[in-house]
Amino acid sequence: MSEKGLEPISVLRAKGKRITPQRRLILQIVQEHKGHLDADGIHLWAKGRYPRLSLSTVYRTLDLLRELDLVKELGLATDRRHYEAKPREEHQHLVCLGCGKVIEF
Amino acid sequence: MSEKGLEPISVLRAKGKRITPQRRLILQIVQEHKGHLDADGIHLWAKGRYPRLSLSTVYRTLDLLRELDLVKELGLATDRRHYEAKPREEHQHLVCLGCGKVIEF
DNA sequence: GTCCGTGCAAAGGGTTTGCATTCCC
DNA sequence: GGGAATGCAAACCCTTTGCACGGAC
Repeated sequence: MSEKGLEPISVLRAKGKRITPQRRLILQIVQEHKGHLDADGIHLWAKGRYPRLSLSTVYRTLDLLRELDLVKELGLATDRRHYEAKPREEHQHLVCLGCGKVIEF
Repeated sequence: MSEKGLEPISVLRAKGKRITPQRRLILQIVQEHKGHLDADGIHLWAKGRYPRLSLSTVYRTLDLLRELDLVKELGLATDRRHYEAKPREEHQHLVCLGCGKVIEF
């Protein structure tokens, strides 16, 4: 298990969403750029590593990540939208002294 | 003269802009609605009193009013722009004790 | 009379959607 | 294999722009 809490990828899994290379990549790029990219910028960066990626997948993935509260929409400009990765929420661990099972909340 | 400072209409005149019924009307509607209208909403209200008014005139007038600092653009939504009238700036009067002429600044 | 401002329609640009194909589970 | 996710292109919608006419000064 992780020491730092639920990985964003695990959030996808927990919500029954499929984990695709496109989603991994877009999430990673948003995390790397700390909130200064718009959809087109994300698309450009992502295409460098995954040329088949389409812009509509970027938009759909950003919508999904926003629904799951992994990404936040910013109001930096009025004519386009910018996104930033949400910091992981604070949480605690419950550890069972008998079996060692850990629950995060 | 006014006790409250330069009228928005006078700002237009002072900047060499023409005072048209469309501009008067759009300015008035923005002032009446305290910042909760988008361009289309302004257009709808305005057409009630001036049916010939076009949406592009609304946009061009809002641009002008924003340039003249009479109106402010809000970030209420990411998919459209909202506008509000700017409150009149504070100012003082200089009164000539000889001829009575008043200058605002 | 000038030429700025307007109306109309078409273009622009970011975002969304329909549909066949791909591929994660 | 089944259904969610993707890619592509077209559709959408807000906003901007080109152009000829109209009206403020």
